[in-house]
Amino acid sequence: MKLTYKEMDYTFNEIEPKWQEYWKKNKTYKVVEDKSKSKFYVLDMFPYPSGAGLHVGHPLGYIASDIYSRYKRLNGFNVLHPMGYDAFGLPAEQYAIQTGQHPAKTTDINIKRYREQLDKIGFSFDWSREVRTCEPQYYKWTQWAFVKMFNSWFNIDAQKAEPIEKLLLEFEKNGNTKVNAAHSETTEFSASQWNALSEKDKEEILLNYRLAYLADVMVNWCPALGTVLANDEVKEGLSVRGGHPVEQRKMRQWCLRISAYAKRLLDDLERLEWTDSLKEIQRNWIGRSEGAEMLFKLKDSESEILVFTTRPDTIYGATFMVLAPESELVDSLTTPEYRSAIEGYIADTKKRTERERMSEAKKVTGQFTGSYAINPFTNNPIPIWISEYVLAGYGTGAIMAVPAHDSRDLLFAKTFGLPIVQTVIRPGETPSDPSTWSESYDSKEGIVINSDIINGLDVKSAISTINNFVEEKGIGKKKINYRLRDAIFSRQRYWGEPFPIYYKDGIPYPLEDKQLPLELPEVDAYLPTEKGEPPLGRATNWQTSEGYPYEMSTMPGFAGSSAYYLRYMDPTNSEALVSKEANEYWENVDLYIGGTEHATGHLIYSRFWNKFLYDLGYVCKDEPFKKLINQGMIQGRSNFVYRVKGTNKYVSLNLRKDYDITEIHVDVNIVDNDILDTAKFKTWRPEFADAEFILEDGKYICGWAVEKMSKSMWNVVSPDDIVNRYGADTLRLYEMFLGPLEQSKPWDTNGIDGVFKFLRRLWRLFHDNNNSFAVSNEAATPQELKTLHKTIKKLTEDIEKFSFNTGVSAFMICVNELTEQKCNKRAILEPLTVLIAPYAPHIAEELWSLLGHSTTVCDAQWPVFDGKFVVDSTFTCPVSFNGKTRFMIDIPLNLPKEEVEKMVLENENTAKYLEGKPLKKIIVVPNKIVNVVV
RNA sequence: GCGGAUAUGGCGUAAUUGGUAGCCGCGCCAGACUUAGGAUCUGGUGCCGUAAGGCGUGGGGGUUCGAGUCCCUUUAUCCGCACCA
Repeated sequence: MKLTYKEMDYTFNEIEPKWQEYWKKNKTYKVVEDKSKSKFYVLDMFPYPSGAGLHVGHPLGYIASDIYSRYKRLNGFNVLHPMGYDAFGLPAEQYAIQTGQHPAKTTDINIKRYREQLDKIGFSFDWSREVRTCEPQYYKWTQWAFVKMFNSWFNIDAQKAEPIEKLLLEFEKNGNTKVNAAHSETTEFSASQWNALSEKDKEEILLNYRLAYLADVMVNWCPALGTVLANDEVKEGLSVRGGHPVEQRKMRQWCLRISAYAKRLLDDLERLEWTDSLKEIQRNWIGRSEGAEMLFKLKDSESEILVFTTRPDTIYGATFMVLAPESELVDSLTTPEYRSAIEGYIADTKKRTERERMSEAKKVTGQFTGSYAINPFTNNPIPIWISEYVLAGYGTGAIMAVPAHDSRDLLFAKTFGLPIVQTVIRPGETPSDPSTWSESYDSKEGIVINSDIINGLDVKSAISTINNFVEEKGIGKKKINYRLRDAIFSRQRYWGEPFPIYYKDGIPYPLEDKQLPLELPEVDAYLPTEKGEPPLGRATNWQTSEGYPYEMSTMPGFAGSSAYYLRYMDPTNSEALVSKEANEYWENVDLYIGGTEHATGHLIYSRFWNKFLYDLGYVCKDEPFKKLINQGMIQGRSNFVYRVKGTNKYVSLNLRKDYDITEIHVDVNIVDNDILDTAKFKTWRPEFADAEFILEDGKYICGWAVEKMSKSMWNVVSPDDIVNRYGADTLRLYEMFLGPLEQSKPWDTNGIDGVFKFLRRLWRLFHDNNNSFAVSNEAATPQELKTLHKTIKKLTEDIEKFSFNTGVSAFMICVNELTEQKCNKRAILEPLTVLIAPYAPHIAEELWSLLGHSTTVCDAQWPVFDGKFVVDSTFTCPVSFNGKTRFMIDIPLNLPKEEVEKMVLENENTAKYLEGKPLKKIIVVPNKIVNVVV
């Protein structure tokens, strides 16, 4: 659709820039703490400013949150709706490596472009609160929080973080034997042992307790990127960014003891208004499993092996034991005759990457160590094996294998000919020979057999009986394990937050608060040094004034985004991350909208970060995001042309069957409603200049497919193009009209004309045939009032439940009805203008000012629904026979059932559908339906 | 393999939560205005059928006076996790 200027009565291209300028000049969206009003905090996941700019998928969530923010403001709330940039990141650094340009420079350019694009869509962001994670005055507080974590430990009994000083006092008084602290592997020591240690040794031990700590950990090392990646930055053995191979390597890294918070992160999910699926993803990620740890004595030895099991009830069926190949016990367990076999097996597993292991997941491998443990209940010796299927990092790295009741154990037992003993049976069944089973019986339903002291019990009571028994005998205890692992927090990269850490005698010390921020130094190249140190190793004088070297790694991407929502509350405060006053006013985020791709990364890290700050009393709420909505992804909708093979002829979609053709992606920006602009096609690329077309009905119709929105598919649509062509209000309405917010959908401009037409019809309600503003002050008719109030009700409900697509449709119905009623009454159009303001703020401002207002429509009042305008005196009731609707009758509202029955039976149509058959029953649902059962 | 989500006209979708299936929009068909129309307006448009009528919410079964909605089962697609003991 192309309109000439003259024809256009609704001149969005004049209206929109005008009001954007007005908002800027009048600081319409600036918000300050105001205790006389209730607060509401609406947050979008801030974008990483990439060089490609925004495409139409990005604003989807922003539009939804903007509608909600504006709606809340119209309802009298003081709404915080900020925006900023997650500005540290790999692409800028990669670009810097290639071009030598400082990443700060390209980031700045990209941010400017993002801002222009965002401004054109008319968002109500308070830009005075903008944050950029790469700015020193912002990352000062990222570093500050890290220092706080360094200086804290986790008290398991209190389930909270506490200052490290408290732990020091405890060590001096009692050593580490009494305190219940989250820690890395460490040995026990008494108070006198502790007090005798050197400072260096004390610091080494303390690192095992700090929430931010240094440890030698197996990391995902990506040689191509020269850095370590977090688990969620690796997919199928390749880096998510760039797709480079990733290998396992042991390195000394900064870690965050997020595992200490596993219980709280899991339990507190209950209180959040997040979708069940998202909570489920987090639950899976945290991975709680309830079980018991049990000690198995070795045969012919004094040592013991600790195993973790979730099925202590099956202990009588434990016929062998399996250790992870990496387990430290393996060496001492291996008997001379098996040593070479064990060493061979371990060497094999080490050689294979995680990726290879995964692709051969079904293959069963293992090796006998030569040693035996004693099953503490049967007292039978059981062989100890090692196998890849036991993970060193989970539980104790050792399992008691119960082949009858665990599928992997069964497979293993069958492969290596180990004994299988059934100990659980389905109620009512008789035991069978488990060596003939094709599947193990893993279910937690059943009755225990072959198990001495627990025979005849159901699984649940058998578990607690065994647990009590082992605890009494001191050979085990109940234990809850979590899958969640500590976050590795070092990156061997330039473009990130420097650690506020220096080393004295090889021991890390944090900087004082007043020394923060520790600014990112200049370097001559953004690459590792010759010695293999991170890029910061190139900086001159990367040391304290006393000459102690600074840490050379930088923080990972999630560091800066873990507390940004707090900084928005008080973005320029130089004394604190956020002042107590600002934090107590804004509290936490009421509504958070963003993509589901952050389910296990950002959304876990920031919950952890926030809980930590809460423990130390810096913030007043222990969860950052009360309600969270995941907007669906916008996929691309690609278009194709069909080239007849060996020619430069292109055949239209429905004629292509008659030809031998090649499918070619065509730029969707030269296709309209699947019809190719053949002239533009010829100028698109040189090879198409003399293209010929085989048309159908005079048109070239393109094929289409839903694919990822990407440059190579030629299906990227920029919001700028839509804004230029139809205006921002049309873009906003259309993105909402596309379907439910949470649902993924392809971007398809085919329906956008309908939304644009709707805005023009709205405009015309306020104008006469000469496009002069013409609104009457006459009283509204009952019919007009009914239309209005129906719409008020529907829209209020829809916004409250984030059903923005049905909201747009309600507007269309309303404008259609008012157009039919030829309504131009102020009493109707003025409230309507307010209703539409959250969705289409520019046209609403224009109409609002035409209606004679001198203040912004943002400060109007949301219309109040009055039921008295929508009541009917009669109801058109559907009458159905055996559930099939046959005809309608008008009946007075709230007519007693008996009279409705009478009316139906007397109706001339009834006899026809009874067909002489006897009437069985008649069901009358008041004001809903009548069903006649024949 | 485990967990989660989705499935309705040619297309995007809607359905007061167990009560008229297909609202709104696109597209399509017909007409009006017009020098013209990719503008605007009017009417039509789930499928089969000339019609009467029949059939219809991925498939099969069930509960119910009544099922897109609830239960069982099955298929397909998408997403998350993946030897977690």
